[in-house]
Amino acid sequence: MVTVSTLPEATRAYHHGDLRSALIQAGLAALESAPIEDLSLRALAREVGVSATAVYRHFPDKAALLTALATEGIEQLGQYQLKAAEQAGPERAFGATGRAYVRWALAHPALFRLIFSRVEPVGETVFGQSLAARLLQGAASEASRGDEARARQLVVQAWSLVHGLAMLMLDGQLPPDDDLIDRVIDPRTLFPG
Amino acid sequence: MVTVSTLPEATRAYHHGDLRSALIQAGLAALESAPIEDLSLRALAREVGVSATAVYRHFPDKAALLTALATEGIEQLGQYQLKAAEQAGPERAFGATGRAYVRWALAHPALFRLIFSRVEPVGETVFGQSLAARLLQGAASEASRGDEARARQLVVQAWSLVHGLAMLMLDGQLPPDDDLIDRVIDPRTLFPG
DNA sequence: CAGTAATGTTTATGCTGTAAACATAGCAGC
DNA sequence: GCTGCTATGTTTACAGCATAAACATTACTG
Repeated sequence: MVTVSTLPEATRAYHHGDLRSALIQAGLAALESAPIEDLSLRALAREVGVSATAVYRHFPDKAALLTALATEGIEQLGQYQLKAAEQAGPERAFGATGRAYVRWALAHPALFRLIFSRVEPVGETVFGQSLAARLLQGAASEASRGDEARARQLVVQAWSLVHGLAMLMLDGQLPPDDDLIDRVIDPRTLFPG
Repeated sequence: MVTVSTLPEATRAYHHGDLRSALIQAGLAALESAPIEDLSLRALAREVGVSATAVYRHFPDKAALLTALATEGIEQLGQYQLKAAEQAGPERAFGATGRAYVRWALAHPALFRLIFSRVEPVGETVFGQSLAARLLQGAASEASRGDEARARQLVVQAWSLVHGLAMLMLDGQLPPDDDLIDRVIDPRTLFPG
């Protein structure tokens, strides 16, 4: 999808070289330090050194760019969770991926929000296809040996729990406290059945 | 706060009569059928039949109007939860308030989002002072007889669970299914410790 | 009844997303 | 190697937005 060319670095000629991925990079960078509603196409274009409407050669509209950013973000979230799961070992993987979910959200607030602010029909979400989703499925199946119905319930319960915690912390409803994450996502006080 | 005067109905004179509460009513109405980002001050002013900038006589800026709407919304949520708790009886009140939280969110998506999209410092949120918050506190204390630390943990776990479920359903990540709400917020498979 | 404060309006500025018309450059086939 | 098509830029334009400043009207208070 993203074509990387040998970029003619010096002279900013008429053609940019790889505007599409430059815009995505600029977008991700912007979201690290500003909320999603402050992200404008024009500002991004300015950042990259291109006219405001050049964006439309690569994305049909703003929503499409945001979707691209979200897709990039969900990938990073999954990778972060995977690393956490591997470090924790198979026994503690479930809790570890959950805590990683919240920590990643706190580290990338705007991008996390963006991922989950696309209101698309169920089943067509960027999250649905992601590594993060597969990790969740896997851990829940593992935790509820054989009981398929229980596994399905666990997926939704665990996801709701971590997602809610992340959101409440992002929205200033709960202190974004590392210890609090550990206390909330505590396998000993959750999901006995 | 909201002053209701004897309104001179017929002649739309120079002064509106009660523009502040008219704007709030129009705002709440708008949020019933449109997402939060489609709500503009100008549209609201048009709706009420007043110039675009008249809004600024009653609210310093758009954020202030949104805060007023959120305050109204959180009140309605609390009332809805209270009714659900009373109907369920003291034994089942905890689960009932939780399910009511999610159902109210699904019934008023934009307003629910608004309530939790104000990024204010922890402790100054509109939710913190609300009936909804007191109901949650009370139910958690009830459920964990005497154990104050356990009660605090329960508050955050239960809140995260219902908030996450509501958000994931609103964002199209999970089907907004009534049965699913019952399965997720199931006291038998949650919080044993 | 006068004057002031409250609550409107008009006008203006600079931002936004995006449509349309035009310009340039790179590449494919002769 | 020239020709022309296509991809990728730019310029210009428009409507809508939040909001500031100056001005108008009304209501209330002394």
